[in-house]
Amino acid sequence: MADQRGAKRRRYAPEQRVEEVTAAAERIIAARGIEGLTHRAVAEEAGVPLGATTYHFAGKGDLIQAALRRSVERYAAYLDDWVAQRPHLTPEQLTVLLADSLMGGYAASRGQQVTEAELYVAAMRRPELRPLADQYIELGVDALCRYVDPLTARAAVMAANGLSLRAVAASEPPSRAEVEGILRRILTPNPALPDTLHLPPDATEPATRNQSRHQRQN
Amino acid sequence: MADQRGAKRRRYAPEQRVEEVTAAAERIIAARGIEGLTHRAVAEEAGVPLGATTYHFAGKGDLIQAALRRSVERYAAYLDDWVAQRPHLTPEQLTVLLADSLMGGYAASRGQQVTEAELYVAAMRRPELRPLADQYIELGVDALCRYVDPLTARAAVMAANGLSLRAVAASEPPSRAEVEGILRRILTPNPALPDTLHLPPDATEPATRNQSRHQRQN
Amino acid sequence: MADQRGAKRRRYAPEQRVEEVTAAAERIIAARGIEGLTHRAVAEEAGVPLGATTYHFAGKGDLIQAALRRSVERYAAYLDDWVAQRPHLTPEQLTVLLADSLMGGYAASRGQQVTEAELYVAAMRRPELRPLADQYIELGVDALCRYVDPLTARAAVMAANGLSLRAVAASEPPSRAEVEGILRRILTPNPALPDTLHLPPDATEPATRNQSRHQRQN
Amino acid sequence: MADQRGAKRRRYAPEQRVEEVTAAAERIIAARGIEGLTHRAVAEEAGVPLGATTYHFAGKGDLIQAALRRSVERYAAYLDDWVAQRPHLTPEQLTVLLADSLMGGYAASRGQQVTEAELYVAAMRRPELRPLADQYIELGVDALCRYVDPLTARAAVMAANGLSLRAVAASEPPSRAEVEGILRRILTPNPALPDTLHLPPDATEPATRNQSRHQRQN
DNA sequence: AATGAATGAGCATTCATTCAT
DNA sequence: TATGAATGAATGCTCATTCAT
Repeated sequence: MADQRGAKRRRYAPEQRVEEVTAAAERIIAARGIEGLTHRAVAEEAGVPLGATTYHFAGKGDLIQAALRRSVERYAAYLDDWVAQRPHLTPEQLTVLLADSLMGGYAASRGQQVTEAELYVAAMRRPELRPLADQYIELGVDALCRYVDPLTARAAVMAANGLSLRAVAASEPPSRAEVEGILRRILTPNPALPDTLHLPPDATEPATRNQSRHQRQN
Repeated sequence: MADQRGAKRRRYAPEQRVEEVTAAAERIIAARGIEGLTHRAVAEEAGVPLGATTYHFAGKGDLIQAALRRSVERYAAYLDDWVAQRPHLTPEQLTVLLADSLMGGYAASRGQQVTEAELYVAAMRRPELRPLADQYIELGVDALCRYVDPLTARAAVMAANGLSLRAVAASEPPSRAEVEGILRRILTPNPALPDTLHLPPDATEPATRNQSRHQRQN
Repeated sequence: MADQRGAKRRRYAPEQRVEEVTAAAERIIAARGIEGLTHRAVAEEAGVPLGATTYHFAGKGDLIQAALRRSVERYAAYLDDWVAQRPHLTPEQLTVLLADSLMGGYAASRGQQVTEAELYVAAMRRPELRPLADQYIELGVDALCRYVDPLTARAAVMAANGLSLRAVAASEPPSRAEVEGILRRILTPNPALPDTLHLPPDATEPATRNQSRHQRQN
Repeated sequence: MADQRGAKRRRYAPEQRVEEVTAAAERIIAARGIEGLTHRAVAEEAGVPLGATTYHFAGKGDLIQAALRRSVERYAAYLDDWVAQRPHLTPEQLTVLLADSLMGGYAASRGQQVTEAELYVAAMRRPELRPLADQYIELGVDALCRYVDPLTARAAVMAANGLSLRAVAASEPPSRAEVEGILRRILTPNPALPDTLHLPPDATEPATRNQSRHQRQN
């Protein structure tokens, strides 16, 4: 124990500590769910003393909120990057790439999808998490609006959420063919429908209108 | 005391007891989530002795499973009825009625949507619940397949799931106009896409294919 | 541990269990104060598992209340007995015996005096304990009213309370001579004062008037 | 940051800091009891950094002691003033004024009575507080000795302590009529008792005899 | 078969105290 | 000298589960 002093004494980097704990909480949520998030589990995962998890956060709720916000922020950064690298996409290209992204998630970033699902369910009981849920949805819509009309974007995001949920909750994830089929069905322009007036302008997320994307909400 | 035995016994057939407890567990999940489901809460809600909740169910997991299965079964009955009363619907009619059903849920049967969301998230950690999640999805698809092609049905169900989740998790539920718009965007036949071979026949839910709808799984 | 089974399995004597725990809580309060009363300390003192202290009492407050009520009840029984054995006493005899009783308490039943003091201070923050404090006072007054007029009785009880407090809180307990002197000063009839109308009849403890001595209050 | 040092330093003379903290601790004890006294609560109440409460006092016990000593000192000053303004009082006048003072306390300076009670109970477990308890008692006796013989003074102080305790701990404070009646019963000279040699001279508080009133004891 | 008393591991949280800065 | 970040033991309490009755 004496030889660990050097490691233990790495004190006085408060923001780093908070960051470590938040990241650990995020991993715990992805791995065991909010139900499995305990101060002890977070402390162990982060490699910090138990007290560190209660000292830096007022309560368990704050810890959950911080972890989920981190997740939203990473998702925002991921989408920004994704969109920036694909400035122009036809609906068919978008279909294929989106399906690929969703399918990739089934294996690689399952944690992201799990965390998103946990967020939605947690937000049902914890109103303070609802703005984060709003952001998760709005981020996806904003991204898709770069390629398709707003209504189609919303339809695609809702379906992508449903697919994501199914991917993590069902006995087997949907096949690539199904995902692609569903997304193509939604994203392909429909000549039978008018392009405009899809949505009344005030029908889109009034609750989060006055919040910038990464704004702290506490 | 001994002479009261006769009165105390046989008050309930065992199956009725199980039914009461299961129903109480379902209500608890809708009201407080799986997180809030405890043996004591269920016993109190059901008006049965504490022991009844542990005697008839092997553990908390079984109780959760039974409650969620009951929810699936009620959903199945609801859909059967809904479909039976509406033998023929145009896509536009389906759009309006489906939107109405979803919107009604935001107020009236919020419990159903909440329970469904709880099921999906619980199924992430409890593999034994996944067949129930499968069923929830498949029930919706089967119902919509009466009116539209299978791919469109799947697309609509995925979007409806996303909308449902948003309804219970977001700061504000989606407006009727938005819900209708999204569903119309998906359900309206798209002349630009072929009607047939939307999906390869083997891509649909292989995991639950050999399970009848109401089959017990334990 | 295996050989303790016999002892451990002495289950299903619920009232005895409650009694054991209550008695242990009383001893803890006398020995370490309410501040030192913890579920773990009580469990250890009673020789019962930790869960027994939280199972039989809704919360720490209830445990404290039960312990202090027990103390009041024992005090009531002690006074009943004391009075029954001394049907007639002159003021001088009462002075001597009361002083003896108080002095004896300084050594023998210090716990009683300590507990009484704990009760008074706890009642300042916990209104549910105030009826117990009322009873403690009223019991003493009722007992002394057998020998002297009500006002003298109240004066003597107030002074006895002060002496008792001093006995447990001061550097040194008051001497027997002082205690006797003070009590004699109060108990000896004062020819300069009228015997009657000492108190308006409604001025005496209206809060506890309608409570019998041992009544449960919860 | 370095250049702000000059501004930050010397904001307070150390003694003023100690004074602020002590005063805050006193207020906390009156408001929440010793049980509710924590370093953080005191620091917040005093408007000083948390470290100030641990830097200037060796431990929580010292902080409590300092706060209670402050209370004793204020009580001493109050009594000095009270006595100085009332050089001569008949027993009847003393009765009325003392009753008034006690009754006033039930509403106005309840904090004083609460603090005194906290002190007595704390002194049971913390021997270092006993001299303070001694002083509290002795101050009252000394004051009353200006007007009545020492034994009567002691009797009245003991009764006043009992009344004070009852005022803060019982369901209802004693009525003014009762307080006056009790004090009159005690303070009125009793022709049936000799005036002198009420107490042997060595029976009075030997433990604190050699301590001046305001002496530091640490 | 049915009950609920009993258990103890585990939980979130508080807090006096330490000590690097 | 003065601060407040950091620690971890300890607290009240919950609860799934066991099992004597």
